[in-house]
This record gives sequence, C-alpha cells and structure tokens, in this order.
Amino acid sequence: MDDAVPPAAAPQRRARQPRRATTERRAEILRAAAHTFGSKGYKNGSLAEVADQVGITHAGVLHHFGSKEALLVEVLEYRDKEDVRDLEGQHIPDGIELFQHLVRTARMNVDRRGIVQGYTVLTGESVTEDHPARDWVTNRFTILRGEITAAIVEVGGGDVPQDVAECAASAIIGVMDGLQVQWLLDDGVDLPAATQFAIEAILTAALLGTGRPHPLT
Amino acid sequence: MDDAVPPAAAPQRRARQPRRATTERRAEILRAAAHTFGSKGYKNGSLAEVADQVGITHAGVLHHFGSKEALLVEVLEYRDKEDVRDLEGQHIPDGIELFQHLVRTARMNVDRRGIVQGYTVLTGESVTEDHPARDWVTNRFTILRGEITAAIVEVGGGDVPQDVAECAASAIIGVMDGLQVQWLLDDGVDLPAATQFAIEAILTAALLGTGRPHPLT
DNA sequence: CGGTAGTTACTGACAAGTCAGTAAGTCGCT
DNA sequence: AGCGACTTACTGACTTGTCAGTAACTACCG
Repeated sequence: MDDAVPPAAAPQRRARQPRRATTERRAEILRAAAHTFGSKGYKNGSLAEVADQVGITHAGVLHHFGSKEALLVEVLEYRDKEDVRDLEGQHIPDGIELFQHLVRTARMNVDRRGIVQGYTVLTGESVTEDHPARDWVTNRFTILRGEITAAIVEVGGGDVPQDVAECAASAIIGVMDGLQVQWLLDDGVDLPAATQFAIEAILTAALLGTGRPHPLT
Repeated sequence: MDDAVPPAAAPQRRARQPRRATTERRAEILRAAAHTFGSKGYKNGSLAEVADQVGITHAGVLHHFGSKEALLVEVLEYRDKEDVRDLEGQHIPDGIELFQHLVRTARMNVDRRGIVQGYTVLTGESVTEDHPARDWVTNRFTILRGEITAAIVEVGGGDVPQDVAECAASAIIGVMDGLQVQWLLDDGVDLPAATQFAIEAILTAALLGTGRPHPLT
C-alpha cells in the first residue's frame, strides 16, 4: 500500500547499483575498514562509518562479514595477503638485504601515513585484555623476530650468539615501531634517518667481535 | 561612602573549601581511572568502571571532575607529579647517568606491567585525530628527546653533531617504547636485556669518532 | 557551646546518543 | 524462480552527561 512510499522521488544515493562481483565489493569494504580502524582504532571505529565509505548501510557490511570482529580478522588477513603480493616476484630478502629492505620500508612509510597510523593504533590497542587482534599482532612480532634473528646470525657468519641476535632483533623491530609513533605525533622527527641510524647501530653492536664491523652502505 | 557595600548582594560565602577527606578521595578516583584507562584505554574504559572501584556511582565521579576528558587530563597530571615525587631528593640525572637511569627504569618496569600497559595503550590511542591525550603525549616526547639529546651531546664532549644526537635520542625513546609493546604481548622478550643492549649500541654509534667508544659499564 | 545556614558529596532517575546485531522484506541478476 | 545483495526498521546494551534531591559536614553567630 501507499504507506510504504519512501521519501518519494528519492533517486536513492545507494539505489540499485549494478551487481558487482562480490569479491571486489568485499575488498572495497575491507579497504574501507582498514582505513577506519586505522584512523579511529577498532573499538572506536564504527560499522556505520565503514559502510558509508562504500555507500551501503552498516547492516550491509554485516551481511558480508557476520560481525565486527570477523571483519577485523579479515582486514588483517587481507593486509597480509597484500603485503605478500607486493613482494611477489621479488625473492624474500634475507641476510644483509633484509636490513636494507627495512630501511627502505621506513623511507616509504613517510608517504603512507594512514597505513602507519593504522598499524600503530591497532598494535597499541592489542595489548588490552581480550583484544581480537592480540593474537594476530603477537604472531606477527614472533615471525618478524624470527626472520630478523636469522638474518643477524647469517650476516654474522654464525659467530653471533643466539641471545644477542634475539635482543638485537627485538630492538630493531622496537625502534622502528617506536619511531613511527614519535613521527606520527611530530613531523619534526626524521623517521628514515633515525631508523637507518638505529638499525646500523644495533647491527654493528650485534656483530662486534665477528670482524664485520660496518655492515650497511 | 557606599563603596563599603560588598559587590551587590554578594555576601562572602562561607564553607568554600572542600572537605578534608576530599583530596584523598579524588586521588583514589585518579588511581582507579589510571588503572581503567591503562587496561582498557581511554575510549573503551567507562566512568562506571572507574566509579565502581572506589564504591561510588559514575555521577559521583563526574561531580568531582566535571567530564570524562577532564578526568583523563587530571590522571595525566597526577602521574607526572607522582613521577616527579619519586625523583625528589635525587638530583635529576644527566650525562651518562641519564642512560643508566633509563636502563634501570626498564628493569623496574618488568614489575610494573600495569603502568607500562597504560602508557602503551594511551600512547597508541593518542595518534588518532582529536584525541584528548595527544598534546600531552606529544609534549612528553618533545621534552624527553630534548633531555636525551642534551645528555648525548654532553657525554660526547660537544663532538656529536646536533642531528646525530637527535636521531639517537629519538631512537633510544623509540626502542624503549617498542620493546615494551613486544614484552607486553610476549613474556619471552627480555625487556631489560634488549633495552640495555640497544641503548648501548645507539650511544656507541652516536659517539663514534669522539674517542669515547664504550660508554656504559 | 549549640544551632543553623550554606556548602559539599554524593545517589538514583533519566535524557540523548551510539553501538552491534537481528529480522524481514525488496530488488534484480543469473 | 530463486538466491544473493542489499535496505529499512528495530532491539537492547552501553555511553556520557544532567538534574533534583538528600545526608553529612563546616563555618560562623549568638
């Protein structure tokens, strides 16, 4: 009946869009969610805001992902896949190349403020109790530490004790993350320079006594 | 003359001062708020939870602090004052002593997980837009960087270029914060050892060429 | 020293808003 | 025709903040 008449003559903003490939639609939502969770955090970012960016309602988002938490998990997985795709073709860097890659990443990050902010906010949030991203973040750190530790040992030709390599690996990850926070809050911080300086310093210290003093550049 | 008449109908109100126990009560609330904001974050921590811990209602908390944001600001100031009080009597460390103090702090922090978590969560949150703690965190970083930069220059006997000292200072703060995050998520990370290792490494690199190679211990 | 005016420190009820999640219906592609 | 991709409409839980009322305390007056 006529009582169902909606705000008549509404050429509905999100009116009938041609049915897109669902996969691409989901990817759109994931990118929007990554942006929202990145700038506002997971808890503070709302499904409505995510939905707005792709022109649907929050219920539409839930149709695709079931729950907010499931959406976060998929965002995380999506970003992992993207990272891997970026590296495709290139061989995974190891040894000394890994450290050059890390410094290059810091340089690139200056032009990817949004992504850096997202990573920072989510990582900070994740240390709270029962945070849905906690396992993901923890796991990511564990893998990264493993790779960097191995690279240090390799560069040191096996002369670097395991515990020293592990300390140095944690420190390298820590300094990268910590510098990002300072840079996000204050543009005066020279992210690439400080990152390179610190990585070289830590690497040099780890290799001390192995006869390979000045590893980078 | 009629000028003796006090500001029209403005009699000196009497009991203007807060009650004796009020200061302590407010401090109780501040400690509770620090705990809640620390474990859940500012956005996610509620006034009701804070109020519960001191046995009043959320309206009672608002009676004392006016708004949630004002409460956060006072929590931050309260913690600053506490930190200062802890250092009272001791002279503020400078030069090489500052770095020894930083390493000592990392060692102490292992037994103050709650405080470390609070600092981490709040710092992470603060990079989001319009966060009420943003200025406080930014300012804190600026001051810390200034102090550490000065200490590096001092230890280097003036031979360390300003930009190198600044890079090193940012890196030292960054590595301390970044290692705390990893430690919170994974007890396997040796916070004191990695912190000391990294600070020594960065300091050594900053002093390279000044003839003061092995600064700590 | 006792009373009392004025204030402080709350409580409980409520307003107004936001949030995730659900149910049921509609549109249109395949 | 049927199903996937939505929308509208709604619920219930939680939020911060306001307000009126109350008990307790304190300062001063007589």
